[in-house]
Amino acid sequence: MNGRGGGRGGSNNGGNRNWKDQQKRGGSNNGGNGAAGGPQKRPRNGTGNDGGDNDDDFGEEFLELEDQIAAELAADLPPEEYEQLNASSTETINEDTKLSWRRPSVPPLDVKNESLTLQWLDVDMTVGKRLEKNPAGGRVPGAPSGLVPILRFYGVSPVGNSVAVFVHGFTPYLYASCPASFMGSEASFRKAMNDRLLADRQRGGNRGGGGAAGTESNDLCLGASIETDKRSILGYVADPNQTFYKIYVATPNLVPTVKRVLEDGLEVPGFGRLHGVLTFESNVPFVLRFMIDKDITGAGWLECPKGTYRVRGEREKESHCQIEADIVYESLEGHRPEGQWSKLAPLRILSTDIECQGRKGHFPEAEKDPVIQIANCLTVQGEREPIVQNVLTLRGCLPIVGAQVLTHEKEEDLLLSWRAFVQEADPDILTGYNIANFDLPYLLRRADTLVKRAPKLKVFKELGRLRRTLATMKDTTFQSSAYGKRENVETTVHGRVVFDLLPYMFRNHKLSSYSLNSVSAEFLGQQKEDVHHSIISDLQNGTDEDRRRLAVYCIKDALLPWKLMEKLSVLVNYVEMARVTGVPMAFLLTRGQQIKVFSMLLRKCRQSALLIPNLPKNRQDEGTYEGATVIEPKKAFYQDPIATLDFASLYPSIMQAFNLCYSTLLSREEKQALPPSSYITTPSQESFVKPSVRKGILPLILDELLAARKRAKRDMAAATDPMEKAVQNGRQLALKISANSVYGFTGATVGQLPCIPIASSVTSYGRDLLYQTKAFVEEHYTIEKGCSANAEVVYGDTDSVMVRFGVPTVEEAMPLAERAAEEVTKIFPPPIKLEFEKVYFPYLLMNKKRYAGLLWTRPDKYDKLDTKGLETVRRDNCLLVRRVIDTCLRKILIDRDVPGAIGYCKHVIAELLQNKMDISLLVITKALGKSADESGYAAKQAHVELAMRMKKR
DNA sequence: CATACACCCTAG
DNA sequence: TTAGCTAGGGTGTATG
Repeated sequence: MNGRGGGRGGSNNGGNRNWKDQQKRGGSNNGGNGAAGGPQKRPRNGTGNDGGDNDDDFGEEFLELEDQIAAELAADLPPEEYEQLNASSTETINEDTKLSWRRPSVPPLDVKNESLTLQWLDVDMTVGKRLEKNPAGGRVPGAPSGLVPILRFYGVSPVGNSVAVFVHGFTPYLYASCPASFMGSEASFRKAMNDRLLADRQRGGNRGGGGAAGTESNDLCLGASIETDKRSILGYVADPNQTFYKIYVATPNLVPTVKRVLEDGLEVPGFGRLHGVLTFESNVPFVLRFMIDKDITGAGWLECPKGTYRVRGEREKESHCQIEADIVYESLEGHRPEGQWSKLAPLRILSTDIECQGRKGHFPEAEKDPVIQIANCLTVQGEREPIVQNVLTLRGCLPIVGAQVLTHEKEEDLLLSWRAFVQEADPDILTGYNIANFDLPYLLRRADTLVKRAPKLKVFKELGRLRRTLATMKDTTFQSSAYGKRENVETTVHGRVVFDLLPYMFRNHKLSSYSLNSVSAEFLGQQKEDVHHSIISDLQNGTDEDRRRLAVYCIKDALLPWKLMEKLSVLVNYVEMARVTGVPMAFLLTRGQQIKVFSMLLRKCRQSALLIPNLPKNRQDEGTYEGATVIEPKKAFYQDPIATLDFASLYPSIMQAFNLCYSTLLSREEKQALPPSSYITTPSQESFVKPSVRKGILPLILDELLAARKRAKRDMAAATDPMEKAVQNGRQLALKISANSVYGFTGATVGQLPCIPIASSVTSYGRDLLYQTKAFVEEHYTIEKGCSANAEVVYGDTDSVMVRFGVPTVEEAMPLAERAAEEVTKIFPPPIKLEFEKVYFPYLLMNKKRYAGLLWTRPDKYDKLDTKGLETVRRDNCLLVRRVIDTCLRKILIDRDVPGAIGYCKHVIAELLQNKMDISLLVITKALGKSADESGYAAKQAHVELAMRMKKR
């Protein structure tokens, strides 16, 4: 009997706050809020509240209500009532059905002689009572009293059992500069800091009250040591003599408090007053801190070695996982993702889609409109077909081939059936299309609405792996230059990764439409079942046959996201990205590019005893710097071959070649003290020491990334198993992207560790290399030197030059370009490399960043028509414009019929100008399948567009 | 009607 | 609290 062990929930459920919740709500709003506590008012401080918070208060109040409901249900529901509700919530489903959803049963585990291994995907943190006994023997580190942080890793064993590992005893810490005169101040410092933290907690009001009132600790600053073997990564300093405090605190939320205290000022009796002290690594998420220190990567394999862990019995389990274990952090081991540990566990993926019965002309509202169907597609990573496909319906529904149909008369039973399904199927990943912003929040809100009349729904929101813990949601705004401003609902389902495919598509593919329909058409060549949303209500109110039609549609919508994931190797690629960069997989979904580089940097620094400063945000460093160069284009229609020479990974190779790094950067004063032969000066007049003096961390990271990429590409080529091939491809892709984002990290002025001298040096070298390349080619490929014509660089952008060698055929251009690339490579330091990849023939160069041409990689046949920057590749042009321009380009480049293209344009314009507008509209409307409105706009735009173009000719 | 500027989206 | 970078074409709108 699985997952039904009565008893009470875990002993420390009462006052606990989930880590993700803490980050969301309390966070670090100016004060050390208590580690644990009941619902708390969200701070409304006027400062720094620039994030578009100017709408009404509804969202805010709603969230507070959310908090209260969550707290009430998670903590205050009497255990007996909870157990009773929990048990009765699945009784509408028969045992055989449940069995068909379930994970494989757990083989016997001999904890003394067998290790416990899992591939983990999700992690969170809680605070709870200190573990009493270390299963491995020895002590349990951490605060002697009060609440301590506990990390919970969730994953899957090699045979497919779900596992939760509770990791105890890891203590948060940070570093801070320690003046030389404070040597020997450890004990005094610790006491002063501890007193200050206690006073702070007092002053902040007894917010940590709640269930934890009696367990509050007086040990907040647990220890301080002085370390002399470390250096700041920022700047090369020949004679460092740097000393640092390493400060341990009881809970992670004290780290920012300590930082603030050190900045504001702290009297250390017997030594003096500290103030304006710079802290180091005080901005590292606690979970990441742990992973880095234990050398654990995201989505990797963990091992609890034999004899070091304890498996919890059914009655003491806090989760629904099949296996739940306790271990002290020192015993836990992370495996490098190599050999057998590069494989993927049989992870379970649940793709879900819901249908709601909205009122005509209204978007469904959870407060009013019922959920009528929930379709599910459950798959196991590595298997070709889903293991379960089902649909849960409200009211009757005819059978569907290949899918279970479970019908319900009451909506609350439908919801509870789904909850039972989720708990039995126990997926590691929840996916779907827009589930994070629509389906999941809708279900949660719907349950909140219905719970008043159907109290048994009190347990519905327990969809995660923690008992008596409800899924939560929160509105977030994520803003970045890369992704724009995006408003999101962040849904937390404890222990499962919510992997919504819509944001994935937004982030990874530039498309003109992101509807599931067009995305499926694009990547799967497959359309949705077409049921217009306006008829959903009618179908629901119709016959069993009507509802069947709706269900088929619903199932398809659950199936397609999974098919997309498979087709695009989404999971494999994300797992590899998590492994390469070392961040938890959820970070890849909810955070930006910076955290990945930051993670790699922290890891490498640890090996080199370097510390990363947490610099004050308000430094008015010159925010902007000069970027790449674009060679003035010689605009023309070239009817002879134009060869393209590209630098391979230009910016990473510059950083490697010139040893550009935080740790090699010389200040003006340091430079005076060094012989000129020991450093270089970049074209932007910054100086960096040579690798012989000190090898930079960033170049080191890049060396390793690119070496690993070579291996991955080799392994990919050698692999026979398609899964293995996909893994290696995902890895080489991840490695390439990671290498390319290092430069961006240094130039990110609002980031963890911006360094404009590095970024501007990189671009200045880039500009130099490009100009040198142009000069070399134009100097060495001349009639004077035996060529048939003088070579001419007609265009170039950032890392490429377009060369006209003056030969008439692609076949003749290729060896010349090949040779030129080799010769240019020789004039630059390794690993900078110029490559020849393609020839354009013919080539239409319209302007900077706007050109088109037939692309050749072999002499016998062109590969495709390649277009850059023109209307055809821009998503802000209507389809008609794109189509007309595309036709023109084809006429010009493929047919080489310029008069024909002009004639065609004239024809289109004439049609639009003369009173045939309505006829054109009709034709266009039909051709595009769009509304007349849109086509009208299209026609207008096309008219203007083409008229302009004709004027230019 | 010229100019400046915000905005969008792309190149790399 | 959190967010890779700059260069640059083209459109639309405000302003004198």
